[in-house]
Amino acid sequence: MDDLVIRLKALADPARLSILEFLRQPGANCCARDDGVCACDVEAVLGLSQPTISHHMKLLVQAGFIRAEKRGRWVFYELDPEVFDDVQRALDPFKDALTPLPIASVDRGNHVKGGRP
Amino acid sequence: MDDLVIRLKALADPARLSILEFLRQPGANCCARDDGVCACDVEAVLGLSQPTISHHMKLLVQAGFIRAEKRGRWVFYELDPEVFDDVQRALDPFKDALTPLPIASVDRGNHVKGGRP
DNA sequence: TCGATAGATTGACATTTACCGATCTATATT
DNA sequence: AATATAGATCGGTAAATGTCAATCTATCGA
Repeated sequence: MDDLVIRLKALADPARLSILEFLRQPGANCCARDDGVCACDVEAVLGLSQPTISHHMKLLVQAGFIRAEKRGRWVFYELDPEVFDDVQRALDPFKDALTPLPIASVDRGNHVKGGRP
Repeated sequence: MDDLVIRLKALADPARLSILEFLRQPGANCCARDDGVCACDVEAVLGLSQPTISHHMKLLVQAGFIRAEKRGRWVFYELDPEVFDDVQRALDPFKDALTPLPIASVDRGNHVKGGRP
């Protein structure tokens, strides 16, 4: 599957958006500290089971939104801003696209069946 | 569900991305004309059934990425650049977020069980 | 070395989603 | 009015997805 689709799918989930938001501002939560966020922190905040969190983290890592670093028994995560920028840029072309609907349309009869109104 | 999630879900599908791309540059395809793109055009390009196209168009309209205008028997579509910008802006906060992983970490014992490595 | 713990993996289940055929609705043409 | 067509809706199916309990793996501490 296309990289962009993988990334958009990774973003298109409430739990994963919450995870990213938490990784962005871990200080706003009780269990977070300034030396990184481990999976157990995410688990405590999200209120989902450990396997579910592990699953979500895996998708986010695969999509490239976060990096994982194992330290002893723990895995610490951090955002990777780069890929967010990639997704943003992928949407750029749609912003200046002008496919205006004209006031009146003319039938040029390109269709095999039926005519234009 | 959250608006952002609805929009990201709408984007996170190959068929719908193709539809948006086609709406952006309909001139690149044989059946498109400069006075708009109708659902039958999309159907011909995507190679999916009419109900499936109708389904995708509905999701894209609901998400706000495209506008639909009925003209006679046809429904014409055009991109709505606004919402793409909204999605882009939603990702902005993640780009300047710095959650650095320090070289060395210190155990401050916030966890009930276990110590930090 | 042994017990405890963080996280990954597996298997199962429920929900969602993409897709199609059949049908319905609205509109245009004759 | 009758026929044809564009698109929406309905019903069903197969695949993908989110979730959890149970288990496995690796690492730490005693």
